[in-house]
Amino acid sequence: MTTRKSSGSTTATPAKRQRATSGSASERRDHLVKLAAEIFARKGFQATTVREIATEAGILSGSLYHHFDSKETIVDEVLSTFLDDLIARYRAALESGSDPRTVLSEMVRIGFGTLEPHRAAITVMQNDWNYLRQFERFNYLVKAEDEVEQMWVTQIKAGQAAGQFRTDVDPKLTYRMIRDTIWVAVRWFRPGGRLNPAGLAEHYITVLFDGLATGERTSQRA
Amino acid sequence: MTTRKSSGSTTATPAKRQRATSGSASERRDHLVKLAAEIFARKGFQATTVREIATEAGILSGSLYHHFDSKETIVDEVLSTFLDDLIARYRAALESGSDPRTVLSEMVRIGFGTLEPHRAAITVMQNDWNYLRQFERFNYLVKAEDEVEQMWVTQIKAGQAAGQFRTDVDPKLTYRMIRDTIWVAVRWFRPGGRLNPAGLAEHYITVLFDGLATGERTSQRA
DNA sequence: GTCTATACCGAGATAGAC
DNA sequence: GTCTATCTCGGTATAGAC
Repeated sequence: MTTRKSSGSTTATPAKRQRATSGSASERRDHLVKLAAEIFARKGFQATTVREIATEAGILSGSLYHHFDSKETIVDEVLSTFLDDLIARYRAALESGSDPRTVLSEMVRIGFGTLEPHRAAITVMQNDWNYLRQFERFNYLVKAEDEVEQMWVTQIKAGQAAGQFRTDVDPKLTYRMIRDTIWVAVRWFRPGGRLNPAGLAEHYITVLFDGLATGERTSQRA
Repeated sequence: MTTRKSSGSTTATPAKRQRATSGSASERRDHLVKLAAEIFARKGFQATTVREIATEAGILSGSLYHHFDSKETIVDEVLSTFLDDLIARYRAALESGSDPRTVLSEMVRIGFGTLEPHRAAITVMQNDWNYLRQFERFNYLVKAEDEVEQMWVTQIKAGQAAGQFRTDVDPKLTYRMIRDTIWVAVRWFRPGGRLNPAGLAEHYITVLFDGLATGERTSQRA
């Protein structure tokens, strides 16, 4: 049994513990996780059977349990891999020390930028979050969410204090709307489509900061 | 067997056929649908068992099948009830003959306005759409989605033609982002919270049309 | 590391009495 | 309109041979 179990850690998400144990065994495991992620994204976590995952991997369902001790463990790895990467990127953006508007733009770009490499994980998170959060082992999802929220809200407030952003909007509410707009895009975003992630990001940044209306501001309430 | 089956119709969604057949039998059925909707929203469609629905209704699972011929039929009724109402409201807004910006604002208000009365249905649609769309019987979901998209995109294009909206944004993409922002709000929206649906709508309309930035436009690309 | 075989359970649904 | 009883299926997971 090569199975790695979920456990606490000092970072925001618990997974990828023992990831240092590389080699071909680890690559095999990673391959299975990626494969499963695609099926989870396509059919939903609960509708995906371990038999299905095994079949697509060219083995039988019993053999999957040599690598993972449960279906939950697989999806756990899918989600935590994504969150680890996302949070690391956000931290880097925050450490640039740029002004709030610049940092916020960069965070928007980071978000849309994950659509391609983490499409499956984001889809699973969007569709199955509500179900998975019921289980203790996925408590870290909420923790990671809180940490990310703090990063965004802090920047929005800083931008308001610096006079870059209008002060008649609610920081937390604004963050939620930005967040939702980015991640939900995974539902219709298709790699190779009319717009790439970078194009989506610039489009959204334009509307977010300057608005859809032409000409003068209709309500400069600030 | 009082069960009503799904069938085609001239409107966008098929359900609520025979809804005229009112009386206490129909009320009982409606009550069961509303009850089921809440559980679907809380636990997800697949994770909800017919036993659970029956228990919360104070009956046994076998008795449920006197009212519905399958679990799918129940969720079908949940979703089509919502879509029928939504599309009817949109149509009314379009028929007002107002300018695009006014109509679009009204459509945003309509969207947020459904959060409270249709919270459960919207939650189910957000979380289980991907799963349900696999089945033929839910093809009408996609049809309804297309009809709604047409309504929005037409208004956005009209606004651009009239000079109300900037022309350097993509109408379809802009629609998707607006749509996503509205519906995903059910994930965190709680009736009785800090902001009511009307407040959310006005907040969003402000940012959507005028942007988050203060002062002059940074990029008036149009 | 994969296979065969199977245990075990809980799901949706049905039949017929009341 | 509800209950009792039960069928059937397909899911996750396990044990041990190879």
